[in-house]
Amino acid sequence: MGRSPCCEKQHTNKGAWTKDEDQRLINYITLHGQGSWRSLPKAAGLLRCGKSCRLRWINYLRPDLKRGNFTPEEDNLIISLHSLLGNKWSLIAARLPGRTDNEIKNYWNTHIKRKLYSLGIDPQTHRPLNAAAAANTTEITGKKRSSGNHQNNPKLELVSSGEDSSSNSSSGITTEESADNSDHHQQQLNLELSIGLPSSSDDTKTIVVHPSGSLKRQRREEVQVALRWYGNDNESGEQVCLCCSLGFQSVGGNQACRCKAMKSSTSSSVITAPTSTARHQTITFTDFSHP
DNA sequence: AAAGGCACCAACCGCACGTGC
DNA sequence: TGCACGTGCGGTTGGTGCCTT
Repeated sequence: MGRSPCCEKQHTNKGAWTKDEDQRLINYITLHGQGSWRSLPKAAGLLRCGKSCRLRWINYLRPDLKRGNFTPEEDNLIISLHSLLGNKWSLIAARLPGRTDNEIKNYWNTHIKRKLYSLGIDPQTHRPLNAAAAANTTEITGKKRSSGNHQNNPKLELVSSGEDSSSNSSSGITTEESADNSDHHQQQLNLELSIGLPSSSDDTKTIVVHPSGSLKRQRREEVQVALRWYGNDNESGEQVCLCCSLGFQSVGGNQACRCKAMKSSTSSSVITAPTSTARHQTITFTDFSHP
């Protein structure tokens, strides 16, 4: 088709932003708000591409950005969400207030990815890197893990040093320690995304998750995915709320998980943990951050 | 002290999607 | 219905600073 460039490249600056450019952008957005990125540079007196302005604002200048290192809780949440959503950094970022998709993406590529590799976990599939490793874990097979397997499965440093490991209970990724505990007390989750066709009955639309993990972007009010569950028997038939498991309930402070309200309804947000036989269940995530 | 390697992260690029005409 | 435009997203690149030799 051939689209016009987003800006006249020969008249735009590139590279690192100067303090003066930052200030101009901040001043303009403070006065006029976000939006109209294409026309913003000219209006703000910036020799920048509109896209560049948008990136600069979103990733660096926005006042609500959280600075500093990622906390262990954020680590766990990122890993959990990535196991569910894949490289959908914007969706992941939406669950981490004050963090940007770019920041999370960089953090994933530079820290978490390496950490998972060092633990013998494929960061894309969240499964053991080789079959031998798989055989030694209960993540997929549900068999009890060998207690002498620490060499191949070093302790996952997903909880902060010195912290109570129970703080990791909301993560889909387990530590060695918590894995041992979970043999008896917890259900280990290993979520594999597969095809979930939208069943939109009203104006709600869905994100369609393909086997490859790719994800067609549509409206994000609801995400319908089919989950294949692996894990230990859940003899109690305990109900598991994925929203709570992934920490969704704490996002934004006042965005409470509505699972309790849903339990009495027919909502599929609350699902019953399956038996050891892998099976598909379709659930719906409601994005509470987008009223 | 200097050079090379590495890690980190801001920024860029190309493409996909939503929307208005 | 199709096109053009604006915006957002994810992958990648390049600059900078730190570390190692």
